[in-house]
Amino acid sequence: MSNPAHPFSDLLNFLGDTQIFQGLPREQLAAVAQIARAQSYDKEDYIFHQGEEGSGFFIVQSGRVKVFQLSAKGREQILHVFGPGDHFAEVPAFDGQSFPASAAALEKTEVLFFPRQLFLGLLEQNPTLAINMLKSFARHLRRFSRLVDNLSLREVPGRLAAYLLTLNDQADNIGQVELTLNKGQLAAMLGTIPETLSRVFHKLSRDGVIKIEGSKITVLDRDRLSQIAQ
Amino acid sequence: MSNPAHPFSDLLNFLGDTQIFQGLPREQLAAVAQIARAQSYDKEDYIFHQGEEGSGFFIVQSGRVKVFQLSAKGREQILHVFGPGDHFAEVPAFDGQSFPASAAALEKTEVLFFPRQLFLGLLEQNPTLAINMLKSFARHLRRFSRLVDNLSLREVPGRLAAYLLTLNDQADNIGQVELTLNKGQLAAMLGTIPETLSRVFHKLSRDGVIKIEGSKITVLDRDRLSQIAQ
DNA sequence: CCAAAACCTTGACTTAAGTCAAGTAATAGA
DNA sequence: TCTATTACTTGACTTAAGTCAAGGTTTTGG
Repeated sequence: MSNPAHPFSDLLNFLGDTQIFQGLPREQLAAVAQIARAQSYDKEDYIFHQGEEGSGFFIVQSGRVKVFQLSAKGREQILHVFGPGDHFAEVPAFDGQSFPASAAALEKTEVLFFPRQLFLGLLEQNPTLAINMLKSFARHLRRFSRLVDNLSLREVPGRLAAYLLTLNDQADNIGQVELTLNKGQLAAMLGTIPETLSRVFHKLSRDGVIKIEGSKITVLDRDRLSQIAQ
Repeated sequence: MSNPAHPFSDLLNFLGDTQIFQGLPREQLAAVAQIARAQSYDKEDYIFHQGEEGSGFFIVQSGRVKVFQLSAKGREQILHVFGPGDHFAEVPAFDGQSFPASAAALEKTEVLFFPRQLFLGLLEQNPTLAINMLKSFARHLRRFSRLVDNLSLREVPGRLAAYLLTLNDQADNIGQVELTLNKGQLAAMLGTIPETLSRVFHKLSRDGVIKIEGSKITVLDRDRLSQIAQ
């Protein structure tokens, strides 16, 4: 796919395929690409901390990034995990206020950083970009709405069941699901702790609803899983 | 303020002052106003139900609207309360998918309804409107982020303390806060139930942190309240 | 290939907050 | 003004889920 002889052209192609920059004319893309700053992070590295001033936004080139909040006692709530092609931290880039959450690399990760001023300039000139941003914000708002529903109105078994069903719907392999987060991170995603998640997994397995083989989960009884998810 | 002899002109002035339509040229405002459909709701009336197809968005003219979700067992989580000049349900209007939550009038309420197609048309023509929408979405995303933090990482006393501090910061009267929701609805706002909220209020009062006189709360010890809110 | 580290599970216990029920206070409609 | 409804509080109890601690399992780096 990628041609090491034409790194700039590769970058243009990559940017042209991202949610946020798709549909932009090629000369605009080139302007964008000129200003992008490549940054590299190791597993666990912070990309930014909650409360810091937002100076720009990011696109994931490779690897994965979690955006999360910490409680006073150190418990973690993951808001979302971003992968290649995804962009994050557009809200602080847009409104100039501080980051409402922190971001860290889940594995070795490369991101492109776009400074706020460039971004705001592009936004003014480019209606396509504004529409792409609106789409992105709308997606995030729906995700948040689901997250609030899960956290406030469902119990942990319901959250896990819903999560497995969603994964299963995205997967090709019917009834088979591969967890892409370790169980500690999955717990942080579902608003609980590893011990509780472990017990819930055990119960679902004992009741014959799922089969667990490491990070591979087989859905044995989709109806009951749906019922648990409500 | 309002002149009954010029209702259309009043409507234009009203729309020109809303977050979403501010900065629009007057002829565009007039086009918007032509298409707005006034709707009236009594206290408790549903404006829309979660899951219904979103056919447009709303601006509150008078009264208040809660947007909320219900659990399987009927527990309620309020996502936000909207007042005069606020708009809501723009996400479904924008993406054409279903409402992720329900909306109901908290009191006698008048809203303006704007059908989806008009709205999308305006959005294409009008960069100002797109920017206003982005600002609005950004505000919502920050609110959601705080809500998730509260629900997942704080206990009920912390949520109430944070709520009272926020109200207090908005109020002119230092140390005095007037609750604008009854305690059942406040509980639904804070992700709990009336019984629990009642106990937490009692404890804060007993410990000398606040004084409660009906819906009027006096903050006696701001430091301790901040500490409880973290 | 081995040892150390990280990850995951399990048990015993605690706790925050929900449920159910009864009673009191406040409000509003007739 | 009185009564009926709604709102709020309180107590006793239950439960979901968190804490702490120990042990087992898997992964990883030397």
